[in-house]
Amino acid sequence: MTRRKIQIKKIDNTTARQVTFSKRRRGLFKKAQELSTLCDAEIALVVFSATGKLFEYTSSSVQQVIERHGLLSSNFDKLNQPSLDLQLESSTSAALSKEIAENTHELRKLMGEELQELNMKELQELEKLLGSGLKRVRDAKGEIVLKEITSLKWKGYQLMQENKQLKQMANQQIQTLELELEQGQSSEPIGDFIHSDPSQDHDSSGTSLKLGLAFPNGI
Amino acid sequence: MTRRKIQIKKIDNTTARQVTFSKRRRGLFKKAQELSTLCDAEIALVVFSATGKLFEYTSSSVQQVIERHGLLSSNFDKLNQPSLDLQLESSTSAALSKEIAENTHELRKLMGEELQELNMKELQELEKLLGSGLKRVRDAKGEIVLKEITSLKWKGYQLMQENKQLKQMANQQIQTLELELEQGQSSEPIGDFIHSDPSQDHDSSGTSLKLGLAFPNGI
DNA sequence: CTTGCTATGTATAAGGA
DNA sequence: TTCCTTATACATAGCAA
Repeated sequence: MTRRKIQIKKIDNTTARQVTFSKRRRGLFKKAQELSTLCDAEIALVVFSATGKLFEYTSSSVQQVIERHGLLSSNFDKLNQPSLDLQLESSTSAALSKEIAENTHELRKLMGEELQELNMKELQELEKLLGSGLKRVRDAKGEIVLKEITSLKWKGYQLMQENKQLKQMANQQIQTLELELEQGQSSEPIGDFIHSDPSQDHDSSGTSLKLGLAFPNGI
Repeated sequence: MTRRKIQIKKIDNTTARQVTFSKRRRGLFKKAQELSTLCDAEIALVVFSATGKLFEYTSSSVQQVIERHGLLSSNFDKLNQPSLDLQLESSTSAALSKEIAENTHELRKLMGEELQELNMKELQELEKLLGSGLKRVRDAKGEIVLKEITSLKWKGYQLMQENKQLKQMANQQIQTLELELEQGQSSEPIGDFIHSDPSQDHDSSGTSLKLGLAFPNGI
């Protein structure tokens, strides 16, 4: 602003908020572009207005940046690749079991390392900066803490993704094997099968419930 | 700039370019944060330095913005869509699928809420405390930042646990079904069957996909 | 909803420590 | 190097059409 200083909190007045959004968004995009040009940086900027409208700027291509982002952020690919292979050529439960075991091991190892790595390092860095003064602290806050938190959020996102993948994979495996089962046994109508055999259902849902609750121990 | 106006083109001097990158990046991130707060916008900003270093800021959660933007999810969908097709309609896995779907949905909801809640609130609290002095800042650092980070770590751990459970469940299910298969009959070729009926999937997979990734377009 | 217009608040290029 | 200071360029809040 100019006529007076504003505090950074949500603007109440709807019209004013929209105007500000428009102006600042433009400014932000311009800055992004300048940074990209001046310093040869690759930038991806995505903005959603409160009403859900999308604006984006990318120095090169979104895809490119996102790809690099995905790669650097972790082995998202590693986690998914094996699963894909499995899905494509499975029916072989042995392979699936083995793959899942390996997958789990890798995931746990990765998480362990990353959580440890985060540890106090960044906090110490922050403390060091604190000595220089309040202004710098504010900057450090924006950078260090946000970076760290973002990193964790990102990891959470990845875990969620793998989670979904696993769930879908489970569905598919079951489905596939069931189809095998059905075909092998007899060509009965699926619908009848469903209603004729509730016991299996029972079994499945029991397992499913278990996941929600079982936390044998803390970290 | 200030001492003189600069033209927007790549800065030749390496040192100057790095300094400018640092400064402007900070400025850009700050602006992004302000825009997000002032106008209630969702923002994702990813910057790579010329040397490949990654910096990122997101107003809420990476996951939300990325999903809405439909970037990362696209690959995922492609991978899973075909395989998911043939199911959910049939037999015993219906209940399991439903259970998994609910489970996933709850998880996502929970994560979303918590990540949002974390957002800038704690950081603002930290900034407020900073005004009181360095000592208090140090205390605040130990409390607030740690609390936040611990919270995220905990969520990551929970996701890991659920992941693990899912994997175990997958194994169990497969083993169970395999057992049944063996008992019931010898294995028949299933490939043809699987690929022979894509139409039904469409309908059924809708349920399954929906819970995970399907964001075909921006709003 | 958009502009356009200042008066001011901010960001930052240079330079200094 | 990295941090701080300063002089200026730039961005933009509040209004007015």
